[in-house]
Amino acid sequence: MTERAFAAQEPIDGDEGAGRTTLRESSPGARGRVREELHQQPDGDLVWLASPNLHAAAVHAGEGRAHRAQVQQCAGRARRRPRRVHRGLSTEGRRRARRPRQAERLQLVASEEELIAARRKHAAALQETGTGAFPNDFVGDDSLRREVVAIANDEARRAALPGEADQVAEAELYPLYGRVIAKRGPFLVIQTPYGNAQTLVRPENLSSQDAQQYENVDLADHVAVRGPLLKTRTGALTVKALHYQHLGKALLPPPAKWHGLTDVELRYRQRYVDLFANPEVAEVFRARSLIVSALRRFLQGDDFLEVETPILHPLLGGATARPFCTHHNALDIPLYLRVAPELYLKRLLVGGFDRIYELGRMFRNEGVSTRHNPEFTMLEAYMAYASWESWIDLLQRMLRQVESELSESFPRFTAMRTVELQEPWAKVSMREALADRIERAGVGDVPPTRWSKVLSREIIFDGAKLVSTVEATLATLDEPTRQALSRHKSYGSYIFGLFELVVESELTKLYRSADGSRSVPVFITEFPVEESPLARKNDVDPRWVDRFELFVDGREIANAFSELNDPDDQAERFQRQLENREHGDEEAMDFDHDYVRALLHGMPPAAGLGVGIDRLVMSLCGQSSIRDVLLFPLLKPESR
RNA sequence: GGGACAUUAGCUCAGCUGGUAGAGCAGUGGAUUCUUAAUCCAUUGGCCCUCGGUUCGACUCCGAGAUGUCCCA
Repeated sequence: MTERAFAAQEPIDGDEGAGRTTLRESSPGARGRVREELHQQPDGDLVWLASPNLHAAAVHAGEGRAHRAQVQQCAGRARRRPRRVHRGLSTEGRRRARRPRQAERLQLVASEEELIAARRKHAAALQETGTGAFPNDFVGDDSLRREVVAIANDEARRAALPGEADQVAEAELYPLYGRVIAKRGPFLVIQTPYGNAQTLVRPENLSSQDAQQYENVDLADHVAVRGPLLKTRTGALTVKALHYQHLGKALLPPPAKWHGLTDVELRYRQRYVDLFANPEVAEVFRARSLIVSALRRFLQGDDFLEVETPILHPLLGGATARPFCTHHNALDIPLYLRVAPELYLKRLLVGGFDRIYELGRMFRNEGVSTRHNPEFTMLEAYMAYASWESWIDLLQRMLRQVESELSESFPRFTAMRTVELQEPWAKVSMREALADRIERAGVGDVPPTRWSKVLSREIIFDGAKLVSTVEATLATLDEPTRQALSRHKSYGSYIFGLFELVVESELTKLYRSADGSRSVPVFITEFPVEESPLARKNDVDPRWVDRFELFVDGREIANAFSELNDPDDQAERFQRQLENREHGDEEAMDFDHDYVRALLHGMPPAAGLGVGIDRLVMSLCGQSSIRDVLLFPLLKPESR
């Protein structure tokens, strides 16, 4: 992998094909491989220099075991792109070669420059009115503005407004301010966080200074008006502007008013435009905020204490995932961005906090997809003197509570939802779900599967039969499927593999609401011990752990289990993780001696819960991509 | 990692079997000033993603790459 990445760096397109920077790795030495980079000297000679990246720094920094482990974790994945070298060009030539790229970075082409020039001209004219293009002497009255927008969107209250002819001289003046999103005849439509409202601006009603400012308004500017509320001929509310004030100039033109911004990439890259150009997008993020605060309210109401634990971790633990690596300069130690807060939160159980939760950002060094972003938000909660089953009830109450609060404030999303939370939820063991799926293959819209020919309920529930059946079938599978299925080569892990392979995607079809119109959430129980290094084994059948995952909308939303508080068992499982790492598992955890010591001091019996907030928001708001619930999803940097 | 699709004016999009680049909105100038995507007249604005190739000639065909979206793993 690493070698291939480097080998691919062959010919580099320097100008005239002459100059190039490339990379090589020295032969493996006592302290691991050192990466080197080919540098061009001022005299034109090329020399190999140690690459100043994290890998090299880490090799330099220490000798410890954990350290080398991190070097292995982190190295080799950072593919360095060689820099372009403008060789054979004069200084002036190099400068010229670079210039167009700078222009492109700002994405300015001639026509856009003209649009900006027009707006700059208006900005300069505003300067002459004495207020300037970017004044900062305006203080809003948000409750009055809110009132105006509320009346504008309330038919009965609108109807009670006077028309222009019936207007009384001493009528109360209302403020309206925000972004101008449309100009229609003498009307400006103003966008506010609560909705839009319009103002009627006639220069003859304004002082000459105000009128002059109005002359220089552009779409997307921020402005304020003040005046009496009127009903227009068509029954709409309008603020008849007696005072007009420019508040802020938009030098870039906004997207087309009718279509908004639809280019998906631009929407994510320039979310600030997306949010004001596409109000339904902004609504998702208001809903997200409500969901998060409703979760907090619920947990606080149930006596959970919100805590904050480190994001910078010296050891990898709490979940099996590839980490992001970083480095602390003063201490000169490597650190990971956390993949889970679990081990810290459970230390707090030892410390005597019986009900705690943390709502925060996790970082996993994995690819991006419609369901994955490298940083995402997770709720983790721990409850002492409780078992995994305690969470089944609590989680249902919590999500139903959140759902009804959301429906109240954002009814639009209720209709967009494909999941029904208020009806009874399904609860099946992983084996049961697999048997269900096999038996219902080809029935209704559950698709047929090749596995229904070789598997049956009887085989699924018989360990020996299942193992021999799967192993007999492995040879007929394609390579990636075979690998995914046979990671641990045991009954439990085959069940897990089959579940992921054939059941997970069908959950929404297998478990439906009473009238069949929506899916219901599904608790999947009985996870194999091999897949759960931190969960407590079942007392009756130690092949399984006391754990469930909740699937909402077919997406894994929550995960809960009875916590392992036997320090010896925990130490053994850490040991097994190290063995997995030896066998190439890049997601395996570190051995956390301090955590074992904490358990040696005695952790109360407890159960923990993790909830993926982004996915929860996706389900509750009917959004199909995680990027639509993240304000700033990770994208490749703009290069042009 | 694999596949499909996309990339043309600031935005939203047309552009046929290869022949010098089009519209709406936005902008500019003017008219109008109770409009609901305001309207009417005139008008400015393009490295057609990049680099190669085929061709007398490429937005169009071929190859490679970049970025993105969706699907699969």
